[in-house]
Amino acid sequence: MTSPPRPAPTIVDVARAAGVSKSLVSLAIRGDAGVSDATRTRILDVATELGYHSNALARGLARGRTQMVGMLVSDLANPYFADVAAGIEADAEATGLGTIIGHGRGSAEVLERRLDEILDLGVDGVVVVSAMLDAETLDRAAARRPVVMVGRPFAPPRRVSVVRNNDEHGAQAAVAHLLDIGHRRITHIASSRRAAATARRSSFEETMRDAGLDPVVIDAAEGTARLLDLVGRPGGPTACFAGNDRIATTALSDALERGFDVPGDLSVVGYDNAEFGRLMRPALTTVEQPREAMGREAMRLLRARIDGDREVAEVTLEPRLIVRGSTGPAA
Amino acid sequence: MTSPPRPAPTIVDVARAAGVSKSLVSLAIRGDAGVSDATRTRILDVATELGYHSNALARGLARGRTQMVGMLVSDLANPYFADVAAGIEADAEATGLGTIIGHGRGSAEVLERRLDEILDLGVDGVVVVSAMLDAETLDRAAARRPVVMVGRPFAPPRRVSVVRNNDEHGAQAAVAHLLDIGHRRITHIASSRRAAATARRSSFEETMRDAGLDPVVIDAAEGTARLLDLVGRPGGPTACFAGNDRIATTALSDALERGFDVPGDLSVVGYDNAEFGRLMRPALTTVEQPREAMGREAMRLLRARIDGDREVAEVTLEPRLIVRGSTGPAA
DNA sequence: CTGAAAGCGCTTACAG
DNA sequence: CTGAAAGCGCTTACAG
Repeated sequence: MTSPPRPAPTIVDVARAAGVSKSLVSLAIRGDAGVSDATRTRILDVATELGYHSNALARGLARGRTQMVGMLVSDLANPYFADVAAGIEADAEATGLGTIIGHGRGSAEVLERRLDEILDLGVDGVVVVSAMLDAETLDRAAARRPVVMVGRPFAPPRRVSVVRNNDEHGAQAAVAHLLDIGHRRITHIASSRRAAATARRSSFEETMRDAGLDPVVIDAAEGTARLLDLVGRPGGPTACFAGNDRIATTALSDALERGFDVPGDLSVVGYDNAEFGRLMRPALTTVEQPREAMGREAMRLLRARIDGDREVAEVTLEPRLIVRGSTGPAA
Repeated sequence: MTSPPRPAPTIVDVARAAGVSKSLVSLAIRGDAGVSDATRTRILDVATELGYHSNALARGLARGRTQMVGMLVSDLANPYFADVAAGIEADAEATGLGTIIGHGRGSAEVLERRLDEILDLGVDGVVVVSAMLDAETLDRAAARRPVVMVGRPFAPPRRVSVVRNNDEHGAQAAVAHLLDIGHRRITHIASSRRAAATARRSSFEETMRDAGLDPVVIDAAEGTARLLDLVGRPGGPTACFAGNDRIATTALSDALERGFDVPGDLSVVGYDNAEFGRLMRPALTTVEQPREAMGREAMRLLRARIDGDREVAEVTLEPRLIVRGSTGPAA
C-alpha cells in the first residue's frame, strides 16, 4: 500500500556508488572549489539518482550552524503577522537562510515553549514577532542565540534588538486627521494594557490636550455600548479612534447595526490596516504600520548579530495614515 | 554590550560537574528508570545550574526521531490556516510532539522548498495544509516521511492520507438555503480551478438543475461587475453563492457601494466562515468547514503513520451552513 | 585534486 | 545502579 521505509541514503552510499571517499562527496555537494568538474558532476548525478538528501541534523551538528532562522509569532489568526513574516522571509531567502515558524496560539506559555524548541533545534537566530514575552525570557534566549524582537516591549530587554513602529506618531496622525475635518468630541477606545496600546492612548490624550480638548477614553473591555449610547446626544462624540482595527471594526459594525450613519453620525479610525477593515463598507480609515519593512529590518539586524556584531539596536519605523470612507466632516 | 558567545554546555560538562559518566546524564535527563532518585536529582540540578539544553540536532541524529512534526501552509494571510493549525497543534501538544511551520507565501515553489527544508531537518512527519502541491511532489515527500494533506487534491496522491471537507454538501446546503427562502435566479461566482472550487461549482449546478433551474456561473476573475450589472433588472439574479468568503465579501461590498440593499436586492452566501465575513454588515451567510477538527484528524492519521501504520486514508468531514444577515427572502 | 581520521553532542546496547 | 564504547551523518583540517 505504501512505500517501504527504506533507510535514507547517506553520503557514504553516494561515495560507494560513485567510487570516491565520503569527504569528497561532502566537498562536491557543498560546491567546494577543489573538486574537478567531471568528478563533481558524476557525484551529483549519483546523488540525485540515489535520492540523496543532506541530513540537516548531521550537517548542523558538525558545522555548528544550520543556516536556518526561527520566527515566533504569537497568533497566526492575526493577519499582521503574515506581512511581517513576508518581510522576514524575503530577506532570509535573499541571503540563503531557511525559515521555520513557531506558533504561540495566543499564549505566552506556548510561545515560550516554541522558542525553546526552536532554539534547541539549533537555528542560527530568532526573530520574535510578539510583545508577549517578557524581557527576562527574551534575554535568556538571547544568551543562546541572537534574538531580535518585532513589536513594542513593555520593559526593554538588554540583549535583544527591537524593531517597532512609532505608535505616538501613528496615533497623532489619526487624531490630527479627525481634528482637521472638524471633530472636537473624540473618544479613544483603548485596546489593552500593552506598551503599544498605552503609547497610542497617551499620544491621543496629548494631542487632544494640545488642541485644548478633553480626551475621553473608554476601555475596549467595556464594549462599544458605552460609546454608542452617547452618539447623537448633545455633547456626545462625533468620532472615535480605536487602538486597533479589530476594535474599530466592531465599533463600526455596531454603529451601523444601531442605524447610525458612518461617518455622518460617527467617524471611526482604527490602527493596523487589517484587510477586513478595507473590505468593510464604509471602508475603515486606519494607521498602517510598515509591516513588511519591519520584518526586513529585523532580519537585517539579526544577520548582523549572527555575523558577530555585538551591538543591540532599537529601530523605530514610521506608520502612515490611510484615509477611507469611515471618516468624514463633523456634522 | 551583549553576552559573550560562551559555548553551550553539553552533557559532558554536566557529567563532569556532577561527577558521573555522560551516559548516566543522558539517562537521567530522559527520565530513564534505572537511575536512583538521588542521583537523578543531583544531575538535574547541576544541569539547570549550568543552563544546559539538550541539543536537538545531536539527539535527533542519534535517535533517528525528533519528536517534531512539520506543518506546511501555503499562505499565512488566509485565516483558514490558523484554525487548522490550532487543531494540529492541540493534538501534537497532547501527544508530546513539537510543531514547526513552513510558509509557502502563496507560491508552490516556495512551499516545496520549505517542505524539503523541513524534511531535511528530520521531522517525524509532515502535514501539508494546502492543495498547491501536486501529487508527485507529495509522493516524493512521502517516500521520506509520513505525509498527510489537509485540503482537496486535484489528483489524489498515492502515499499521502487526505483530510478534507465535503464541498459537495457544503455547496448544496448553501444553495438549498437560498431556494428555501424563495430564490430562483441564483448566480455562482467560481473562485478558481482547484479541486475544491470545482466541486463546489459542480454541486451548485447539480442542485440547481435538480430544482429545475438554470445554473448561471461567472468567474471571479471577471469581477463582480458582470453580476451586479444585472441585479434589479428583469430576469436578473436575486442571489449569489460565491466559491469563498473573500469573493463573497467583495461582491457584498461592491453591491452596497452601488446602493443595492443586501439582502433586499441581492442575497449573498460565501464559503469558509472567515472572520471578516462575520464582521461585515450585513454579516455574511457562509459555509463553515470544521477546520480545527480537520487539523486534529490530520494529526491522528499522521501519528498512526509515524507509529508504523501503512494504510493511507481519506477522511471527509462535514461542513455546516451558518445563516447570517446577508441572505433573506427573495423579493 | 583526493582520502583517512577526528569530532560535533547525543543515544544505545553491553559489561560490570 | 553505573561506565566505556560505538555509532548517528555530516564537516573539517591535515596529509598525501
